[in-house]
Amino acid sequence: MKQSQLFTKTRKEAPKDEVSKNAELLIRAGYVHKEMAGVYSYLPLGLRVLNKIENIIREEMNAIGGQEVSMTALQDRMLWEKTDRWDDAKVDNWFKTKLKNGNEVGLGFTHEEAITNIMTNHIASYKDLPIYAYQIQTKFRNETRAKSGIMRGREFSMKDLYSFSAMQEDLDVFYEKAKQAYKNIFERAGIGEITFVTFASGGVFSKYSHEFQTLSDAGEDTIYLSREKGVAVNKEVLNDEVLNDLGLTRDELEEVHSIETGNIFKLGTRFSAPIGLNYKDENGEQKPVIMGSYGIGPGRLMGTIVESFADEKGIVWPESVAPFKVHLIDLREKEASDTLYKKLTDAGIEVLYDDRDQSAGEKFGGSDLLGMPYRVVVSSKTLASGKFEVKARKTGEVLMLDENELLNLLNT
RNA sequence: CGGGGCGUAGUAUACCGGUAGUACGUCUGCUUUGGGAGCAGAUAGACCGAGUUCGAUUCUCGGCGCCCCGACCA
Repeated sequence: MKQSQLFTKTRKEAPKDEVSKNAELLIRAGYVHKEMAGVYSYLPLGLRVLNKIENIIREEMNAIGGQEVSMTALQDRMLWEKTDRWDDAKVDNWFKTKLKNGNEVGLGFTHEEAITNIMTNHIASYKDLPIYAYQIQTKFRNETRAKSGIMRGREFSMKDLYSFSAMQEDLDVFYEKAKQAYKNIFERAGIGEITFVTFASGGVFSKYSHEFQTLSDAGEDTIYLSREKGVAVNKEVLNDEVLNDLGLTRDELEEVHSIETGNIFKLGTRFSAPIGLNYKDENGEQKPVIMGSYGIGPGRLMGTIVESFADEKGIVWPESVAPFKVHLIDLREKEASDTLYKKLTDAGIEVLYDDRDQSAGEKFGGSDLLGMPYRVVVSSKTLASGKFEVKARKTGEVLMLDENELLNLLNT
């Protein structure tokens, strides 16, 4: 894409009241627009990142048998009363509104009720199970205090998968597959090395749930981590019994701050029982379906990536989620730049081409802020040498490559 | 929801009880071109409401909004 066509602009200064690094950089770079506290619009570059993250998630969910659906934001009060989650005393972050006829409806903050209700139309026998359904959809949560930029918003995108199994053992098997799929997602999104499976409170149907916690000073959570064993325990549940369960000692644990980027949870019959989602087993006996839920927030993941890798000059995207792989900078050699732009895009490489008539410093500063993995410069200097200058955003490493070498590097 | 801070051009800020100045941005023109360039000109602003006052952007009260700490995060 030619940058002259891109309507967003980069800014040198951050809004004064924006403290969180992810929001400051994403706003300065023009990836997002803040609509109000905790509510952000995604602009062209930001949407490209979000889509890439969502596609990674989508692929991993499909790989474990997930079937994609899209449920409504508007939720029926009656359904939520069945599970005792309508009352504000039980769930305090509902957004509620009224239909013209006065009936109350809510904006979904999660979709266990909705999906369970849908499944009552499709599950009758053990032969119908298992079913894994997921969506990537907008959630609404009336947070008393939105904070940390796009990390904790009132309206945000979320991938939520729900599993429906006949037996507890089936759930246990799938749960482990989902855990692995989540690991794959974080690995592919570039934060695998700093993301740890973390034991957290489980509720009535299982002793523990598992959170995926990404190390970050900006994190709201405190966890106790054993880097050696690759496990962590959320501070909320840390006690001697838990340590004993997990075969850990306090000495080997390190207290760190982290961002909860994902959460998987065994629900058991918490929702299927009150809503009446049952199946008939081999003996014709009616039993409630065993459920699990698996959540991950693409927007929060995007913010986490910014927090994790940004440096003093701006954002640094991992290749897998960068809006473009290459930022091509033309320094007054338009013809040669145009030619290279065409060759790169023809080779299937995603290129943001800064073809604007701006000063070199402005282009470089903007490029560092935007954070594409590779910056390629075309100038009289590079043309004289017969090569192109390639700079890796992450390492700062600069290479002078001819056209073939450049295509080889960028095609891998 | 408790506590604290703050609302002045698109952004960041300054001054002031007598209707607002600067920088960046944006627009025009010329010059410039390897780290957010220069000159000239232009554009654009006091969150909303009430009160005090001859006069309020400034003082008072209320509302709305934003940020931070805490609580909360099903």
